[in-house]
Amino acid sequence: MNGPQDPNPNNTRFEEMVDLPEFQLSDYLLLEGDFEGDFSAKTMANSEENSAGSSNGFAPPEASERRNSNIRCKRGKNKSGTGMRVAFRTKSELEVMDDGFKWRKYGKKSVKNSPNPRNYYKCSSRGCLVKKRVERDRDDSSYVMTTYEGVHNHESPSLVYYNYKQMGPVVDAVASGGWDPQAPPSHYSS
DNA sequence: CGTCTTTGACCAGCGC
DNA sequence: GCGCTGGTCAAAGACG
Repeated sequence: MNGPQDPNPNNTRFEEMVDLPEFQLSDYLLLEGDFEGDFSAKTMANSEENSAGSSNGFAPPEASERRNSNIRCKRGKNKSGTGMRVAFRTKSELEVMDDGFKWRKYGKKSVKNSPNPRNYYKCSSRGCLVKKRVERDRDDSSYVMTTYEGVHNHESPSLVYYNYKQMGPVVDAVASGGWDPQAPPSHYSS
């Protein structure tokens, strides 16, 4: 956002969380095209396909073209085909995982058949219309379901700096387009 | 002062 | 057509 510093110094970073003993990435689901509203699409939990299939599998959804009046789509009615969605199911005590982007909460809703409310976030970067939904698993509240919709049209404000500190070569990869900042880090897959 | 969260109201799609 | 439900808006307040 404003220079090379962690915008959320008090929060646990997503990259760091995967190393925490209480954090466990349970499922990674890649949802393409029409998405019928539950998480039964493509489950690639703990599979080798995960890293291979997700690293560059995010089709840019023309986010800049989408306006609020056009994204009132419901339950998979994403006719435009721009609604690339990715859902993570993670075991974590924290509901909000810092994935390097800044999110602004714009809604909270209790959903049917679930005792836990669903939180709605938008990317707070100007012009970026990526959204995410966060809710606790109704069957096991120790799991958090995080659904991303759309692809960022900008790089993570903090991930580059973080990678610079932790994984220097990645910065070069980002600069050359050889690494997709929207894709989950490869270590999510194992 | 700017940004963010909270929260109730509103809107639109879907099933009956 | 109606009611239910999920998703979004927007005003108000909190916070740094």
